[in-house]
Amino acid sequence: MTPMIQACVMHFGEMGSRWGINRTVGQMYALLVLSPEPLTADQIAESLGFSRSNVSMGLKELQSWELVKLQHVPGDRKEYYSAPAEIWDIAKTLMEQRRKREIDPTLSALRNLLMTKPSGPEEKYAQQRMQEMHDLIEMLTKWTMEIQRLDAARLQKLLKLGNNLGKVLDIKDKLLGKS
Amino acid sequence: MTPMIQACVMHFGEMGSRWGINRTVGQMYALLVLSPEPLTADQIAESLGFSRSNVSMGLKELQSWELVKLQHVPGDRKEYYSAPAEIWDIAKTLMEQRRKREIDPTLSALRNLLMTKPSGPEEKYAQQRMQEMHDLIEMLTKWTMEIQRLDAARLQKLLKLGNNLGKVLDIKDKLLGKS
DNA sequence: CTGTAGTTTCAGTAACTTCTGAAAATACAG
DNA sequence: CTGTATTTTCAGAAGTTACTGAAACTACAG
Repeated sequence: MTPMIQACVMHFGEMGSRWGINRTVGQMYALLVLSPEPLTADQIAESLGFSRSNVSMGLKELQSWELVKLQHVPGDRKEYYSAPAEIWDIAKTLMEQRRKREIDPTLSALRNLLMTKPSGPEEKYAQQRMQEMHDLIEMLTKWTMEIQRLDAARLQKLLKLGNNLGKVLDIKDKLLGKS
Repeated sequence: MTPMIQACVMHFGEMGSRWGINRTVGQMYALLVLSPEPLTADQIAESLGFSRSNVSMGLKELQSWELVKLQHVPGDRKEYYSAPAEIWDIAKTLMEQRRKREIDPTLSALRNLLMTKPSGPEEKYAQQRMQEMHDLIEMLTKWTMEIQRLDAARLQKLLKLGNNLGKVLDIKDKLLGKS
């Protein structure tokens, strides 16, 4: 592993551990993303200096997030792993999985709590707050779902638009002004 | 603490721990958000059954995230803590702090790595991927910064717009079509 | 069916994080 | 300044998560 790749792998390991993601899983995934060729579990273990079993567990985790593809090379018994070719596809999968695991349960918990009748002014106030949280989370979620619908090509256009992003939102503002 | 509030507090404790946030800190903050009145550290410790020192550390953490306000009641030596009155303000602070702590360092790490000359085809490929990551993260960050600029009243309008969100994005699409 | 290359599982240990109680520090009333 | 109410710090205990090596399992070539 070259120093440049190493540096990137280490950074994403660190960052991963600030999220819920295990540091070593973060490193493994960065390695896969930066590698032009699929890698075997042994190659990953070797490159990163982890035990073979740790890599096996990490890959299982990544598979449960649907972030890696498993492929077999004909005439070779080993299993090869790779990340999607499009970074945008990776980001979409991450958003979707996080939504499933964190946002959806929270929204449904909030909805449940909002169904029950408040026992007094204390709960009434709490319910108001819960309602605000629910509505906000729901709205932000809808936004990200809309963004997720864009394919890589569309996104490319948005990227090039760059700083003119403000203009898009100004137009949106005008629309809102009317309503 | 009523059962409804308890349930919500517990849920956010769980959810917090899936993010990088300490479970007990998550619970403390949920309690503060749901409470109409500011609370003292002792009240929090009492309600949640944590040690006083644990609460002290948790509040320090929350202060470092700028998520709580500290206030003094005249004629009372105790310190009272409260969450912002607007949920949207809380969300904006969260977004901003996460950006500072996670996104900005990643962007600058990627920029650094993109400055260095690739040592071979392996690094050349890796740099392509890093460039894609960088551009994508930068774009998504810009979007969230634009959204953050909205004040609570503006957001209220967006909330009411609800499912018509699609229309806003359709208009954006037309704009993109021209470019 | 047997042997071998490869993968997964899992119990135990290492490493890390959280939480506590005791002590120190702070702040202020009298 | 003294005493008391309050908050903070911190060393270590308790709890949790990550990692490993050994063993079990799987798949397949011969």
